[in-house]
Amino acid sequence: MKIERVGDTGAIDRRVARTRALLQDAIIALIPERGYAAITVDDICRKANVGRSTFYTHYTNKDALRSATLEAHLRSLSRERLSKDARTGSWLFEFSLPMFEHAQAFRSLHQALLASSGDTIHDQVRERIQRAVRTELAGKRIGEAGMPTEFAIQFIAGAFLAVLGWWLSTDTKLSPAEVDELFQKTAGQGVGARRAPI
Amino acid sequence: MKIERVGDTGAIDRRVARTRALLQDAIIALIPERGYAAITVDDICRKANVGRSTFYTHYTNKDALRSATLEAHLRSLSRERLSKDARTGSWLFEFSLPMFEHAQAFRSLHQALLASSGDTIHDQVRERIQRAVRTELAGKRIGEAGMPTEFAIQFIAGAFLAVLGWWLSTDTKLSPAEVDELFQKTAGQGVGARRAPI
DNA sequence: ATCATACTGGACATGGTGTCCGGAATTGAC
DNA sequence: GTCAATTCCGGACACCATGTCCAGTATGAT
Repeated sequence: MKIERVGDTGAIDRRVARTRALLQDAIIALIPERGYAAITVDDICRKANVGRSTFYTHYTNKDALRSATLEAHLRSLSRERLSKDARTGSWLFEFSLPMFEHAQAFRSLHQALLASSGDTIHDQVRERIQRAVRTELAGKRIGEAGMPTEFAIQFIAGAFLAVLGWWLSTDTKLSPAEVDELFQKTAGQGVGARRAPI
Repeated sequence: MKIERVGDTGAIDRRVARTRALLQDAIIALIPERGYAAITVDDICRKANVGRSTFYTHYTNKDALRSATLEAHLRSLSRERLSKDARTGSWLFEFSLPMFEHAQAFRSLHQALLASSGDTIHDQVRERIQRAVRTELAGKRIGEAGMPTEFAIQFIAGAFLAVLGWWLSTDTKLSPAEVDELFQKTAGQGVGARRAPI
C-alpha cells in the first residue's frame, strides 16, 4: 500500500521497493525526453527494466505512477521542511524558500513536472497572457530597481490566470470590474508601479 | 486554411464553415461533461453530427481542434478589445478587464478551457501550493480591507508557480534565496502585508 | 445546370491499454 | 539452508481509439 519512495520506509518487500523506485525514476527520466503525453507504459517499463505486467501490479496506469511519484517527492519535501528547525517567521511565506531550494536540488525533476510541454490548454492560454503582460510592461517603469522584467511578467501572468480560474469556478458575486480592480490593485502594488495619473 | 470561427470570415465554402463551427461547438460542449482527456474524436463527431472521416479533413487530431478553437476565440477577443476605443491608460494592465468581461460572457467556454480537471501534473502541484498558502495566510492579517482571502490565496499561489516554472526553465543566475526574496517582496507588497518584525 | 468541392460511412492497419496466466526467481522467516 | 510466500516475468488476449483511404453521394459556387 505504502508507496513512498524518497526516504523509503521499511516494512515492504525489497522487490516491490526496487520495482517502484525503478518505475518512478524511469518516468522522471522520460518526461523531459518526449513529454509526458507521449510516454507509453511500455516505454517506462523498458527504461526501468521491469516487465509490463509487473507495472500494473503496482499502478493502475501512467497517471497513477506520475501522481504517486510527485506525491512521494512533495512528502519528502515537507518532511525536510519540518525537520529543518522551522525558520523564524521573519518572512511572510515560509513555504517558498524550501520549495525553491528543493527545486534547485532536484532540478530535472521539477523541470519535468512543471515544464510546459506546450501541448496543453493551459500552455496555450498562458502563452497568450504572457505576451499581453509583456507588451504592457514593456514601456512602463517597474519599481523597485533590480526586479528583472521577466520575473515581473511571470509573476503577473501567473497570478492573473489563477485569479481568472478561481473567479470562474466559484459563484462569486464579484463583477468583472470588481475582480479586475482587485487584481489591478494587488498586481500594481506588488510590482511597485504607481497607478498612472488620470 | 483559415479557421476562424467566432466572427466568421467569408471567402470559405459554407460547408466547411458549418462543419468547423459544429466541431468547435461540440468540443466546447463536451469538455465540461467529461474533461478534455476523456473525449474521443468519435464523441466530438457524434455530438456535432459530422462524419468522423470529415473531421480529419479539417483537423489532424483532437489537439488541433482544441488549439484552433481556443485560438479563434482569443482572436475574436483581441478584435473586440481593439475596436472598443482603447480605454485610457488609467490602469496598469489593460488586458485584464476585457478578459474578465469576455470570461463572464463566455463563461462555459472559459470554464472548459481553464477548469482544472484535476488529472494533470499542474493541478496536483497547484493543489499542494494552494494548501500551503492557505495555511500560512490563515492567521496573518491581510491588508487592504475588503480583499477576499481566497482571492489572495489564488493570486499568490498562481504567481509562485509561474515564477518557479520560469526560474527553472531559464539559466538564471539567481540563487534560491534571491528568487525567494524577490518573490517575497513582490507578493508581500501586493497582498498588503508588512514584513513581520524580527 | 454543371462542375468542383465537401461530406459520408465503412473498411483497414496500427498501436497502446489493461487483464490474465503458468512458470521462474527472490525474499523473509524459521 | 530450507521452505513457503510473494513477486516478477513474458507472452497472449480482447478491446478501443487513431488515422488513412476510397467510392459514392450531397451541396455549394457560378
